[in-house]
Amino acid sequence: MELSERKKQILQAVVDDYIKTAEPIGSRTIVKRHDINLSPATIRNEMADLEDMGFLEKPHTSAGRIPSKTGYRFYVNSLMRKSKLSLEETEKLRMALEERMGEMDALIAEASNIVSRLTAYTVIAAAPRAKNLTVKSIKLLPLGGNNLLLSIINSIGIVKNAGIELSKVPDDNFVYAYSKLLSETLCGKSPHDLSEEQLSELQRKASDYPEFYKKVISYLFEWFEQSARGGVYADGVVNIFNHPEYNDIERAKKFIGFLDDKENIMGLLDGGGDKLDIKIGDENGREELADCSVVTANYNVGDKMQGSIGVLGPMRMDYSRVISSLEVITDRLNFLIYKMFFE
Amino acid sequence: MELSERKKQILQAVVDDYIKTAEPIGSRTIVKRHDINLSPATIRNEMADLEDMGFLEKPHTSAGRIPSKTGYRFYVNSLMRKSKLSLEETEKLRMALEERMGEMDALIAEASNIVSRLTAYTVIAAAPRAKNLTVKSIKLLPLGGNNLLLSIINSIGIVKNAGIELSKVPDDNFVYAYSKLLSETLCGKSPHDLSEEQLSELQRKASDYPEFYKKVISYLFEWFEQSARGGVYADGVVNIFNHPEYNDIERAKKFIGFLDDKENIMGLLDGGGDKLDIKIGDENGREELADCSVVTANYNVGDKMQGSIGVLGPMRMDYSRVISSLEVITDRLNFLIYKMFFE
DNA sequence: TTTAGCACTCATACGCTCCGAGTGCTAACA
DNA sequence: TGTTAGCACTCGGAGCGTATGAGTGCTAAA
Repeated sequence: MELSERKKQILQAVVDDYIKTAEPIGSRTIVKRHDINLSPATIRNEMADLEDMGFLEKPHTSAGRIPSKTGYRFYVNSLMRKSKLSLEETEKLRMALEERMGEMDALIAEASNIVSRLTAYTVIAAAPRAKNLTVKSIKLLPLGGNNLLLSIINSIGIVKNAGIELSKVPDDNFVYAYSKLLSETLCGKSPHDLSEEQLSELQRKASDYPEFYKKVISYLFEWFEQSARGGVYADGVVNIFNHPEYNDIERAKKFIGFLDDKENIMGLLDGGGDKLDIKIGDENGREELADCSVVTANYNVGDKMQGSIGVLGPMRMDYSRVISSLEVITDRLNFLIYKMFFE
Repeated sequence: MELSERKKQILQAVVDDYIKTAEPIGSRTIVKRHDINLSPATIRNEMADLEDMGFLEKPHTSAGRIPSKTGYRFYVNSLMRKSKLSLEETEKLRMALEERMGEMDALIAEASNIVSRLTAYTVIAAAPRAKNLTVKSIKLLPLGGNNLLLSIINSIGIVKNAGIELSKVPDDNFVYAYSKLLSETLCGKSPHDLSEEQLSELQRKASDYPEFYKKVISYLFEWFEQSARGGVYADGVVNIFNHPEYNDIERAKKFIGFLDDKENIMGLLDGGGDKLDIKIGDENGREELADCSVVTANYNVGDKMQGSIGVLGPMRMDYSRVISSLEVITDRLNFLIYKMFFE
């Protein structure tokens, strides 16, 4: 599927204009706005081709064209000119961020806020959370009475001691033995790495004490979940109203409703690979966000933890500006967090 | 301003119905829905009186009546029947909350979530923050090179050590002397309690080292601000769309925009006195929320810290249900947090 | 004091027409 | 063969007048 130079030029014109105006682009508009030495009729022919090829679509017969999902994708992959933030903007960003040094939460909240003001879209972010968290040490201690102490240390050194109350506590020898078993099975692994067999082995060994098994294991899983996930932020939610496609209450409602659930935000941010990730339209896999695009980027704390920040906006978002904003901010976050931790 | 029994009855009917339907209530509707042995015409006369007295108003000539701000206020103060959550509801609430024990953030997030589902309004909450935080100890230590260590302990025992880098560090003797001065001036007080004179005295004494003065003092203030304010939560933001008065994009935008700024949320929650507080309409003092009501309640952690939770909804909110939900949840939070800290 | 009756008001929904931007197609042109 | 002008056609949206119905205030009778 090769596009002629001229077709590329026209596609680019349509996407650029549509990003700015949110109105379908007609053939005459293109001739007027970009200096192309062709008549509207020719543009029309080319646009009809582009439509056949799947890059453009018509909202209805007598309107102009708008980019299709494939169109945006092609634009992002091959056509887009990278924009750079102005010197003044980067300088401001640096200073604002620097002021929040020292407190991780505040730093990330500020970063979200900066990006949301810079791009005028909604920003979501997740505080650094452990990558590949494993158990370093796990111990069970009978505390006397109906109580047990479960003590876990994870690979980044966070210690958790939890008192567990049971209606019937196994005898001390069993507890010690089971503690050893847990330690052997789990050390160096995350609870989620356990195989079916290992789990049922653990259950079998404790078959005389089902309540004991249930509480210990569920606590273990729960705490790993918990400590693996940091806070979640959203900023500039109101920005969604600046885009005419969201003047529709129903859509706005879906959007806000989605963001109301922190799990959803986490899910969106979790997706991406190691660096910048662009999901156009339904590529994000959420029915509620089918006409949104999501650009996410990650930043790191050492090599053990990773945080994410992402921009959420209409499909016709200004990808180029969003991308460069995210690049600058994650650079800066990497730098500042490194300083915070290792200096 | 005494209301006859009959007027009270009619006012109550209007408020009750309007809370449910969000439609102006006409005289016939009242006769139909509440068994009152009067004709619509009589009701009309009474309603005209109530309007003259300021309890009701008309959106336009040929519509029914809706309660005015004063009408709601009277309703809340004298007419409202307290509702109770069902046994089943309280039981569920207890269980859900119990599961989040152990982590303050999760506990409060869960509480917000519960209330927002219970009432179908937007809920805002603030994690416990110190009441009347003061300085217990403050010390300055020269670290050699261009560095100083500022060490503060506040009245609830949180310690903060901050390295301060200066382009020119005063000599050690000065630092020790100034450290003593700071300690004498500040101990037992919050930085905000300092009088103008005390501040300028501090500044005068350090007049040879303006950078030193500025950094130390601003750090001190900043940290006190920071440690005095916990996280802020919002849940059920999407609920605002369930109320027909917010089918207007402009209003929804104002509402969401307001919630986008955590300072705003904090401000709303800060207002109330010691227990339950009801602000109807513009009583909350925010132009953006002039047609909203806010009900806030506080919960305590010992006697040193206080958190708040509040419900934000249209003026015609179901006050009775909101109040009882908040009562139950703050009771429960008080209990659980006490357990968390002191058991 | 209460009620029935009646004229009046006004927001809303509906149907109608008009307008303009944009298209596709055809035929002429370079 | 690629480009352009011309033209008929489509369709969404704005503007407008009318009908509808819920609700009111007033008056006069019960």
